[in-house]
Amino acid sequence: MQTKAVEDYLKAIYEVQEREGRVATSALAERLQISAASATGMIKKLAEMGLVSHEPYQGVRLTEPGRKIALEVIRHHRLVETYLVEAMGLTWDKVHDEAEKWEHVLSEELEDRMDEMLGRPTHDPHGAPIPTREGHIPETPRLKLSEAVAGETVTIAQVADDDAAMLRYLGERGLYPGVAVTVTHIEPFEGPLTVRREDRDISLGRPVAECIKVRRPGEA
Amino acid sequence: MQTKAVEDYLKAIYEVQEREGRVATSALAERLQISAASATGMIKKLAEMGLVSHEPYQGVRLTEPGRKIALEVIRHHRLVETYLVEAMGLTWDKVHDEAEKWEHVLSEELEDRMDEMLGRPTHDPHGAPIPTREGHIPETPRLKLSEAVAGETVTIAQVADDDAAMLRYLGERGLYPGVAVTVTHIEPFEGPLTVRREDRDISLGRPVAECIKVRRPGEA
DNA sequence: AGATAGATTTTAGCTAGACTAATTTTTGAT
DNA sequence: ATCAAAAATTAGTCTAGCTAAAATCTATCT
Repeated sequence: MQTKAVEDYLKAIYEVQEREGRVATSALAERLQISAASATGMIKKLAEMGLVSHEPYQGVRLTEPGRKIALEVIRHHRLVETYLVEAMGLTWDKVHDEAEKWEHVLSEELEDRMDEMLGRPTHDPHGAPIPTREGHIPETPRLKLSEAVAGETVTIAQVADDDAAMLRYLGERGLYPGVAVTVTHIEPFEGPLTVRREDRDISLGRPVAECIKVRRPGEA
Repeated sequence: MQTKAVEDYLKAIYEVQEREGRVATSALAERLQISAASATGMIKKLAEMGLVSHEPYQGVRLTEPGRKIALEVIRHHRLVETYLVEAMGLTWDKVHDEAEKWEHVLSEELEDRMDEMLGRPTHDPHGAPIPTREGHIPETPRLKLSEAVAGETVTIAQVADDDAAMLRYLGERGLYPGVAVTVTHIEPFEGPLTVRREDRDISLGRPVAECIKVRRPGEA
């Protein structure tokens, strides 16, 4: 059986793997807000099911079947987010929590119907790529806004979808995927940075800038 | 906590109560496809939570809070069914299974958005009334098609939503809520009956006729 | 190499929700 | 009124999750 819990774990493992390369038990537990013991227990079961490989004390990796399932759940999540914004008119700060629940109950048929109604979108409202049904997801070069250098102009590609307050904050300032900004100043030592968008300067704290992925001119 | 299981039990209790008046433990177990012992166990918990009252050996009844929750779940179910048909173009035989899953994950906000998009519908695609948010549901006189007498003309009010094959069967013959039919013949002894719709005679087995609720001329 | 901090795993025990088998209560038929 | 059948309950078990606390391993620093 493929329970909600299994799906949540695989999704979380995929996301941690993307972000940090290695997936430590503790990182997974932190991510899922559960104890490390629970994580270890489930990791064992996932390994028995052949969905992850696990070297004790060395962390965990998705197998190909596990990756397939993770990407399917992520596809559901991002399609639902897109649907809620495009077809139902919700604001982008509210759709993550809904999608967390819907992703587990979406049939393949309805998934396809949504996809079709939306015109086979490639990205969700936060700029995250939507995996194909076959489990393909584009590899595109991205850097964090906080890694940009002063003076360069970059285009916002993606923002974190799970912090509603931050999404409202960004929305109020017109910082959406597709918007170009020029980095006018960066404070050293984890300090804030300033970007210019259409003649207005906007100061952003470092943690916010960490949540924004951008692309350089000419990049896909 | 209000789990999926609790919601499913309350909904089932409500539906059995509607159909049969008394809710026997065995009827509930049958309805939910679980053992009678499991039903007894959960009934105890529901009673502790104050959602049902339980006289051992006498069956179970929803309390007012329990009824409120049951009607909320049913409202979700029927709104989702309506949404899937009206807004997403699914056929009426496919929506029950989806709604069984969605009813448990629908937020109040999204419920209201759906309701609004659909123009505050009062009935779902199968003709079942949609409870209001306050837990109100209309009391309307209905009889089973199998209880009609030969010669009378009745209007189809509602059909069972949980048998996909039967819904396709009825759909193919144009038997939807709102359609008027004349009962031309009824076989005794649980036999089939014949209805006439727009100059065509349609023969229906007794079990099918049991699943169709009709209203007499002049009734709401 | 040894010490030790931090990560990981193990152990023990809890809860929800299901099950079977055995028992008790109610009902219905003679 | 009795007694068998049906219905409901109790008792005990199972699995999937979880937590907290204890034990163990790894890696790093001197």
